[in-house]
Amino acid sequence: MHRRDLIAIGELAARTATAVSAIRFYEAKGLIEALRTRGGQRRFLRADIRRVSFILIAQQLGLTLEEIAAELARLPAGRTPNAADWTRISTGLRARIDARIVALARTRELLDNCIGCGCLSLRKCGLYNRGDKAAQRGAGPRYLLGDHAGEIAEVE
Amino acid sequence: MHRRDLIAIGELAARTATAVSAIRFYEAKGLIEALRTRGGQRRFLRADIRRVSFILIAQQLGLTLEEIAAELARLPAGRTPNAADWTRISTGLRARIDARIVALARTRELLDNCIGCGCLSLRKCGLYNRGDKAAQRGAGPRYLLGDHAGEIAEVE
DNA sequence: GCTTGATCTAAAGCTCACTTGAGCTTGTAA
DNA sequence: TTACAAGCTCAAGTGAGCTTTAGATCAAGC
Repeated sequence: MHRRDLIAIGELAARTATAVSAIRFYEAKGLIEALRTRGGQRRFLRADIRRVSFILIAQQLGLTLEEIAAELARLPAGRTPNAADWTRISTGLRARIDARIVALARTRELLDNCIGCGCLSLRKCGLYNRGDKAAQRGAGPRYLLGDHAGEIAEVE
Repeated sequence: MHRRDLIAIGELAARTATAVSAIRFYEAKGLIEALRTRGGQRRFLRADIRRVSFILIAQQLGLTLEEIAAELARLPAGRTPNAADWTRISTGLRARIDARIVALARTRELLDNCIGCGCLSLRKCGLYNRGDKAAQRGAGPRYLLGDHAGEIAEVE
């Protein structure tokens, strides 16, 4: 592992189109690790570009940083992850995407029915009973749709 | 419009599986309006169940409350929206869903390629150039993917 | 050696979407 | 008529995910 293989935080940020502050934040949260120069500056492995990329994709799929950290923890400690390692955890993302698409298709179908009747509120359509947690990811503690099975919106 | 047609905030909340505080919050943000009893309590129209339902669905699709307010503003003022009115703005949601599905399918395809090569970072795959803004909705000001066309993550 | 841009830390700030709490008032069922 | 659940307001708090600020240090080219 030579100095040549190490990149500065600015470069990692540029390569992943992320803010430098975000990289530091991810490090603070334990999603990535950094070596340090004698002067105290962070130096990352090239492989960390891949790691940050994973973080970004997973975020788009609605995982929290905590969940992403848990996924990343499954990568081997002590050595640079290889293709097989990445394949393993990327497959989890693929499953997420599949689930998301299915949920959206279902919402679309239900909405189509509702466009027909104009009801949008649905004992009939059941548009809310989807339990689509990923889609619900936003800020703050929140009353989640799907956490209240049985309490279905309806219009009389 | 008789008293009988009006519902209390608790009922609106129950019918839409939302918290009472959330309903008040939406009112404060201008997404819904309430009449008041002489004593000052809110009374909603039954049609507001539909309105809140719309808010919830739109949120799942990644719209901010501000954007949702803009959509709702397209409903007729002064009269209860009819089926045609709802159809018009619901169609906008359908388009969003379609776009979202297409974007996800693309991500999945790209990820499949990457699972093959283990790269996950991709000049090759271009996984980041999707400009999938809806998926990026989270809290706070943020460095958005897709806002930096050209700055594509890559591994050498 | 000097300059200049990159990086450092720590703490505070910010947005979004709500929730919580305190203290008080309404409205309805018995 | 009275109990009491439900509602009211206003202010502050929450949590996720970062950004900003300030003041100091580092590293690399000339």
